[in-house]
Amino acid sequence: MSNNPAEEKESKNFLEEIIDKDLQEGRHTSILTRFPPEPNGYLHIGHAKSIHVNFGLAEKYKGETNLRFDDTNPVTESVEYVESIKNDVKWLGFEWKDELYTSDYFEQLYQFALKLIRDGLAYVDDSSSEEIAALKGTPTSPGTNSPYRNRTPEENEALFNKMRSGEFPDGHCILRAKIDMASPNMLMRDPVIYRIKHVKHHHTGDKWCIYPTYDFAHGQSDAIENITHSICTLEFMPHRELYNWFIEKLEIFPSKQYEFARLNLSYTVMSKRKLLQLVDDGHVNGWDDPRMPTISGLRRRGYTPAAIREFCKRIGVAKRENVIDVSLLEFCAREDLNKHALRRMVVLNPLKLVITNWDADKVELLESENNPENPEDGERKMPFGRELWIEKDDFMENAPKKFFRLSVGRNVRLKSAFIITCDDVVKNEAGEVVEVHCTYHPDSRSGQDTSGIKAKGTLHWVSVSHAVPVEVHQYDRLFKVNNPADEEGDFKDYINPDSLHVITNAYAEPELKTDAETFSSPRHYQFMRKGYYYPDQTSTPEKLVYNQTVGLRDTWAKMNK
RNA sequence: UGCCCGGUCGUCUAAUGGCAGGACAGCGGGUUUUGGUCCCGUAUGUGGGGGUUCGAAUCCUCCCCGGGCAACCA
Repeated sequence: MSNNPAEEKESKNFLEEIIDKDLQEGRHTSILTRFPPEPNGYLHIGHAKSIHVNFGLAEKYKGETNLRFDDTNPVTESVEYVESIKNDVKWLGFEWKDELYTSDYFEQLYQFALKLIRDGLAYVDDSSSEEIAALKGTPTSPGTNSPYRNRTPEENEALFNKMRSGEFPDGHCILRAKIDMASPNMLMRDPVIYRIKHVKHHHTGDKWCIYPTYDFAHGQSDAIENITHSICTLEFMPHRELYNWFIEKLEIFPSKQYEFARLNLSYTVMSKRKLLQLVDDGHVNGWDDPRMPTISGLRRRGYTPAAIREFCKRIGVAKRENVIDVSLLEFCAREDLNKHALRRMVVLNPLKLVITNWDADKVELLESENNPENPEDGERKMPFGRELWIEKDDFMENAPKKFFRLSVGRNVRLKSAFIITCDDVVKNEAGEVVEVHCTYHPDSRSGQDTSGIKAKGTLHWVSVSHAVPVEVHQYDRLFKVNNPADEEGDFKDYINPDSLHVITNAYAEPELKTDAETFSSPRHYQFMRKGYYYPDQTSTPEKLVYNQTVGLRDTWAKMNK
């Protein structure tokens, strides 16, 4: 607890201020929000922000949140997406009040349309979409009234009923709201509210052949559910006027729409359309490719719900456009994983090390902590022998002074084992070092070191005769530029060709295989001195495959840039 | 060039007429059997002009810059 009052002053985002005011002034006694995805794609980290805003606000104010599938366009939607969305929201750790579908309100929405028609506020227009577009005007010039604008309510009702009963083919006519063709807001120029689509709907089947548009469905659905705060992204701002118009004319619950800036993340893209292209064109291996900013991709890569939620909390909510540095996401992953990941030793780029004063057939089991951040995780035993694998990077000929690792004549500590001194190397015909020869100091045993020898560096290692071969997938950013959507030309031109690096000949300590055989569900790991890793969904005890979630901070690599 | 929205460290985000603060990134140092973690320190910001005021990031005004708006998408 802080005893400094200044530190306890909590700062609120603009939505919290609105809710505070609404509660204070008695406009509402509790709040109800909704998360309204269209089931036409997988959820991404941008949706996580929206989920966090909607569910988070409700949690904070002891309200609730509905999960509502905004399924007014059956052409692009499917149950597959419905299921993946439910799964992702649950995985992130949020619980919705009701699982709802805009399509559940189709009959009610139809009645709303009828009311508008009878009140002279909607009409059936037989114009083609080209004609409608032509009469719409432009942002700088007013539109022109449709020749069908003055049909009588009776005529309109009869035609609308025929639309519903399937007497017209797709595109034959539409229902429009009758507002103002000269409005400076293009959306108020008699917007289309119902269109004919003879398409089977994933939730309502063949019941309907006319479907409401977003504008005619969203606000009314909010009103039907008594949503107090309908929170959406900035691009819907111009829709607010229309949203309010329908609620006013239909005299229904006055839900209010508020807009915040969507999340953009550096070095990736965040639109479903672009993500779909990456999948369809084979630039990635599906929606859950670990390089994708989708929830399923992040999950497969080893990000945790806690890390993603913390990220959403840290980025805040405001109305200015933003591009969040992906390093913040990575920070949140490391922060969470550091506390929970089991430490294991895995050599990614092996170089053989021989301890010349260790008997060839002698093996000792050395204990090493599973997680120094959490002693309750205990220890495991690692076999130590005469021949070990170490990282190629951990040896250098003619090493500079700042190099704290192995070089002829220098000492290092082998983590949880002994201090060794490098005596000699073996080279191949090309002059490359293929073997490093060292002597170990018996009195430097980990935990009971009486040698007095100083070692500046500590290396991870794996016993050659006990090593388990594993496959490791290393990832880099998917794009070469900070904001691909901002660049000239096709965003796909900026894809990083080296975003995936598959290592097939890495060696792991045997405990990792034991884990795979024992644990009922995958665990998060830190491969010591390398990074955080998570078993890929294709991994089996016979063929172990790990995805790099995020690397450890590496100040040595930074120094060498 | 019509209407709407926005502009605070490199990137986000606070400060709601009263000392421009925090986080990530950066830089420097300490601890360390992970060049990790942890700890300490440090540089960097109110788009510009004018006005109101004892006092302006905050209010007014003009300008500049960025974004959105002409799907039977959401």
